[in-house]
Amino acid sequence: MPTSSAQHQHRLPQHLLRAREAVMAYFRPLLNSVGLTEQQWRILRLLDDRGEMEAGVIADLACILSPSLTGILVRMEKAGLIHRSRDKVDSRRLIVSLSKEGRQLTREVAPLSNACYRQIEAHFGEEKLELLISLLNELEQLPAPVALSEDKALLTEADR
Amino acid sequence: MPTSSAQHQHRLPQHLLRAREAVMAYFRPLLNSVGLTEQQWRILRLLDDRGEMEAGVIADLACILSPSLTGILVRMEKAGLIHRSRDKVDSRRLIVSLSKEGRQLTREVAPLSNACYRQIEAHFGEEKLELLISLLNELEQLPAPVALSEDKALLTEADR
DNA sequence: TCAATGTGATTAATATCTTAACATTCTGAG
DNA sequence: CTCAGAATGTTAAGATATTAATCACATTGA
Repeated sequence: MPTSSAQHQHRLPQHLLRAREAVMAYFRPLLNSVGLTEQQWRILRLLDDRGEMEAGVIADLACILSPSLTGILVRMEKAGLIHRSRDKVDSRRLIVSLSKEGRQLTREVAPLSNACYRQIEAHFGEEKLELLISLLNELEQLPAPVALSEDKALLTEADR
Repeated sequence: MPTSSAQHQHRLPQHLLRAREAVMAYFRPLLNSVGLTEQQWRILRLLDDRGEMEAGVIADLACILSPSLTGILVRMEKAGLIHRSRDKVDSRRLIVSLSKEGRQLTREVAPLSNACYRQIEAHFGEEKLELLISLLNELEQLPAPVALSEDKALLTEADR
């Protein structure tokens, strides 16, 4: 019989995943109804908020790895939501900007998205939500982990 | 210029995503080193903790949609980690159980996984982590959202 | 008993994730 | 100037996510 006390703590990634599922359930119907994926919506908001930007920056801010981003941006351009162009100075860099249609769609959907958020806020409580977000913010700042092979002496007796 | 105060709050899904990324960075190297995916590891732990169970239960607990689960379980069986069989009484149900090799691997990896968790705990603080997890737990309990079409009057002036 | 309905899993099609390998383009030391 | 190494995207290949449709079996009710 496993040591259930130790097991309990082990669910941080799971909890983050499940919490995100619960939240996304509020947004998904809206995004589906306008034919956007989660990732596309994240990118649209970024571009509307901050203006045109490089692909690499989008990848960082939207938490999308570049191999995924490549395809996503191609499809978004094909759908008429964005424009893609190369930086004149450094042609490695890909500049992404919102198209007129993309901007219009974003501004149509944003208030509906906000309304979804308000529902969550109403259920969960405004203060608690702020507390949660600030904790998440801190968690995001975790230092990069030490390489596994470099330190195998991390095992505690309690872990065994 | 967008109303940045409203925008800020809108990042709950983003924060959950980024926080999860930060955390998974600690576990990924370990899982890669033993050739397991995140999903496979979640399933192994479930089975080791609770014993054999139906596919549907796994889907719920591990946050994996059944179409994905079908393939994952096939691959895990092919890898010799689990056994799949049909319920004698109700042959619609798929019973999944840990194989000897699967159990052994799970118990080899678990302490290493625990060690990763301790690192996170050490950086973030034990109390804060517990607080965070309890908040996440609550968030997971959010009621299912009201259907979009049924109530379009959710829009607040502030959202526009 | 049988048709209607419901449930659990799978298939299909498309999108995204993940790791590794490449291709280009820049940059800087020599 | 130039060539090795770094930075930025892209391809490739396999695994998972997502939605819709379907299959097989169960259950219910007339």
